[in-house]
Amino acid sequence: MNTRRVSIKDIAAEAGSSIALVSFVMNNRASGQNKYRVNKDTARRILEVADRLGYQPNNAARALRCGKTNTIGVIVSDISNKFFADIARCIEDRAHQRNYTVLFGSTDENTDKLDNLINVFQNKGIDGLIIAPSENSEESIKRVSTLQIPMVLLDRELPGLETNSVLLDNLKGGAQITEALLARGCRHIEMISYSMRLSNIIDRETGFKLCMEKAGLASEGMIYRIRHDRFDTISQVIIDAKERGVEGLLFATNSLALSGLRVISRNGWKIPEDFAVATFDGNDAFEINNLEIAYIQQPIAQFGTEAVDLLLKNVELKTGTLSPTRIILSPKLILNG
Amino acid sequence: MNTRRVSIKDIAAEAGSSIALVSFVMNNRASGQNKYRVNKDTARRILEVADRLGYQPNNAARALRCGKTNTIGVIVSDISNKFFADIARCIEDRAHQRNYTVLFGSTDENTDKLDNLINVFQNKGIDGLIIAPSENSEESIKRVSTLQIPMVLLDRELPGLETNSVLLDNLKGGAQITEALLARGCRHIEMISYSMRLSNIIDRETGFKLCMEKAGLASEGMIYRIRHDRFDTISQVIIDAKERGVEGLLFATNSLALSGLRVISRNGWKIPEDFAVATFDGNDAFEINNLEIAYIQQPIAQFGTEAVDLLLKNVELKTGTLSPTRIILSPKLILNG
DNA sequence: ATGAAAGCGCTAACAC
DNA sequence: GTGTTAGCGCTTTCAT
Repeated sequence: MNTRRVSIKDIAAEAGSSIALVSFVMNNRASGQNKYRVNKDTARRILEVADRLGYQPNNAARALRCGKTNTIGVIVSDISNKFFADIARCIEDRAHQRNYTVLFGSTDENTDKLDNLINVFQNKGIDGLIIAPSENSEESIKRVSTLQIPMVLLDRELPGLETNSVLLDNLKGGAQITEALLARGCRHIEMISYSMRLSNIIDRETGFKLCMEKAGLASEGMIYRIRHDRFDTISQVIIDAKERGVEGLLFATNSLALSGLRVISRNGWKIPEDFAVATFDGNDAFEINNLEIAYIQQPIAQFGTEAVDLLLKNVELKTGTLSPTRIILSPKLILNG
Repeated sequence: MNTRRVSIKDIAAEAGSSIALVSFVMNNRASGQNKYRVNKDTARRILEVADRLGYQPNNAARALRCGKTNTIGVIVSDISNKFFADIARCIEDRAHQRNYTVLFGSTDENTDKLDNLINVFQNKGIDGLIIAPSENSEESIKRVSTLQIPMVLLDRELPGLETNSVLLDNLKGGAQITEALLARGCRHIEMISYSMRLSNIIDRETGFKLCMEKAGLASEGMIYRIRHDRFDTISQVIIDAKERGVEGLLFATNSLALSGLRVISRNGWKIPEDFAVATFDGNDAFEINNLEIAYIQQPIAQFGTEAVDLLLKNVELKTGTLSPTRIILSPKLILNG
C-alpha cells in the first residue's frame, strides 16, 4: 500500500475536473464563502471527493507558492517559566483561532541562541515574530527589522528601537504596589530587583522610587540588584535587611519573591510580622500558606491576545507598513489579608 | 528596494556556476562534511558568495521537494501546566540540538481539539508526533498510526494500542511513596486521585493498593476520585477524611496536592501533625514553607530527551518500521523533613 | 464555467 | 568536476 498523501491532482482525476478548479473550490471552502463562480454541482462533486479521500492540503507547497506559512515564531528566555508558559498558552489559543500555528523558542537570555533561533525561524518562513527581548539583544532585534519580518515585542521594550510592543504599565504597577506597602504602615521599604537592565524592571524600580519620594521617604540606595546567575546572593541581602530594620520587601519579579520567601522561611521569620512582602504576579505558594502577600497581577490572556492580533495586523497588511504601535496594559493590585 | 530573499539561483549567478552545484556545496556544508567532490576553489567561491549575500535556505521548497520538514509536533493537554511546560522546554532543547523545530499544541483534554491539532500538524507536514494522550483519545491516536505518522506517547499509554512510549514507572512510584508514608508511622492512609482513567493515574493507584495490602492494611474504598472539572469537591473529601481519622494523604498528582493543601491550610490543619502528605512532583510551594511533604520526582529532562530520540529514530528510518518501544523511567523518592 | 500552463526554490538523477 | 532537467503540490493568470 502506497501512502502518498492525496493531492489536489488525485481529486481532480477522481472528480473528472482540472486541478485548477479543485484548488479554487478548496480555497473557497476554506475561506467559508458559499458563493462559487463555479457550477454548483461540480463544486459539490469536488468537495465530496475531497472528503471521501480525506484530502489535506500540503502546506509546504502552498508556502512555497505564496510565500506565506501561516506560522508565527515566539521567542522568550525560557518557555518553562510560569509567566511565559501562561502567555505561550494564550498565544497558542489566539493564533489557532486565527488559523496560525506557533513555533516556540527559548534563549536562556543568550544572544547566540537568540540569533540562531531567528535564523532557524526565518528559514522556516515564519510570517512574523513575537519576542520578549533580553539584555543585549538590541543588535539581533534590529536585524529582524532589517529583514523586514513583522515583529512585536512582549513584556519589555528596547531603548532606541521603535517597534510594535505589548507591555504592562510597569511604572504604575511599581507605584501601586509600593503604595500598598505604605498603606499597611511600612516606612522602611527596600526593593529587591534584578541587575539586568530590562525595561520592565527599570520601570518597576522607577515606580517604586517615585512613590517613595512622594511619600517623603528615602529611596536612594534602597534597591538591591541580584544577578540572575547569582540568585544565592539574595540570602545575604535579606539577612542584612533584617538587621537594618527593614519592614517591607518589594520583589521586582515573582522568581525573586520565591527565592526571597525561601530565605525568610528558612530564617524562621514570619510574614507579615517580620517582613511585609509584595511582588509581581501571584503564585500558588502564596495562597496555600495564606501568606499575606500583595501583588501586581498582569493580564496574561490580554498579553497573548493583543500580541497576536497586533502582529497579524502587520502580517496581513497587503501593502506598506504600519507605524509602530505600543499597547500598554493596566496592572491590577491584589491585596491578601 | 526589493526584499525577495536570496536564493540558490542568485548565488549561482553571482558565483558563475550552476544552481545544482550551489545546492550540492550548501548541503555538504550543512552536513559538516569537508570533503567535496567539487573543485576546492569553486566550493570556496560559492560559500563566500553565500555568506556575503546572507543566504538562508528556503525550508518550504526543501520540504516540498523532500517530503520532510524537520519539524515535530508535541500535543499535551495544557502547555502552561508546569509538568508539561518543563518537558516542553527539554523537548525543545533536544529537538533543536538535533536540528528539528517543534510545534506545540494543547487539547484541554478535548477530543475535538486533539483531532483538529492532528489535522493541522499533518498539514504542516510534521515528521513525527509526541503526544501525552488524554482520556477517550484512543480513536484519534489510532488515526495517527493509520496515517503512518511516527509517534511516541508521553507520560501515559493507551490500553490496547502498541506504540512507542516514554513513561514513568508509576506502579513503583505509587508503591514507593506509600511506603514512605508507612515508614513515618501512618496506618490510616487515603489516596486522592482523579476520576480520569489515565494509565499513569491507574498505575499509581495500583502501586498504592498493592503496598497497602502488603502491609496488611485495608486499601479498598480508600481511594477518592476527583473529577477534573469539579476540583472543588476535594474540600469535602478532606474534611470527611479528618473526621474518619485519616493520618496520611496521598495525592495522585501535583495539582491535586496543591488544591488539597489549600483546603488543609484553610481549615487550620498542620502538616505533618494533622495530616502527613505525599504526592508526585515537587513544587516551590512546598519548600518555601518548609512543608514536610514527601514526593516522587520524575526525571523531566529524561522524559524530553528520550521522547525526542525515540521519535527521531523512527522518523529517520530509511525504510520499514521499528517494533514499538516502551521506555520506562525510574521514579525517585524525595523525603522532606 | 473550466482548463492549460507557468513557476515558487530546491534536490537528485543523469548527462557531459 | 560541472551543468541540465524534471518535478514535489499548489496558486494564479490567461485562454477558451
